[in-house]
Amino acid sequence: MPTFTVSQAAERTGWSPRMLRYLESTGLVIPARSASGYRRYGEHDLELLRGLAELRRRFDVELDDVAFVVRLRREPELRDAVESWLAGATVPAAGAAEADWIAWEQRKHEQLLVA
Amino acid sequence: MPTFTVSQAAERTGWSPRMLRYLESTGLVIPARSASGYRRYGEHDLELLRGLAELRRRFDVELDDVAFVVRLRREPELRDAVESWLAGATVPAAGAAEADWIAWEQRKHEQLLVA
DNA sequence: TCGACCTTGACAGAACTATGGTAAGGTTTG
DNA sequence: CAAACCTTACCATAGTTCTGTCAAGGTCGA
Repeated sequence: MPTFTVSQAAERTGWSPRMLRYLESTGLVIPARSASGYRRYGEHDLELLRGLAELRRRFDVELDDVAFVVRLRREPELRDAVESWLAGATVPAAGAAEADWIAWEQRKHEQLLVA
Repeated sequence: MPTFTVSQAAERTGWSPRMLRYLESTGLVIPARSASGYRRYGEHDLELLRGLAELRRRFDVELDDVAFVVRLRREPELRDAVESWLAGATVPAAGAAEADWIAWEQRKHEQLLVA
């Protein structure tokens, strides 16, 4: 299986060599190392790197965000805590309590018209 | 059911009023509104706020991180994309490819001793 | 009606992210 | 052996997050 140096991986993924080192430091994509310490990116790493770029492009996702999901995967205790918090944070989805909010919005609107 | 103003909610949760407004702006905890536009925090909101503070305290989680998980919940397309990326990002967990990494670390260590 | 709340909006600063550069030195390869 | 890589470790900068404070004005309760 062929492997690639940091510059070769950069060429093939659109990231800069600098960013590949940064991504490693954040724990997102960690290449293997040669015996002398050179980074060796495999095809799988290249796929990860391309996917990461794609996520940012299509969804405007921060590296930080992805890093956190990775962290959730690695820390089950944290994942449980977040999940149980989420369970309480029900998406509002047009409930009944919206009644006076609407009244307020209407008022605001009227005031805008007055101003 | 009793509700609380922003200051009362702040007292009861340890957040500052300023932060409660900020949290609303990020979409994390959105209180109801009175007819005149005042924020009305219910017991449920207080629980969310306390839970959020707890997450930060215990796990050193950023608000951003939680906001992203909420976003995942709301955007299934994004969640699928992230999840399929994650599926490729297997946790390394002491695999066989570590062999020459270890060799490199040892070398590094020897060199430190030499220096 | 008056004081103590509330609203939004703005400015501000410390800390961090994302990205680039540069420097000093080791490795690979023709 | 020399050129072209690689390594780590810094410095720098634009943008964002988090948090406070202040100002101008609306609301509420005694």
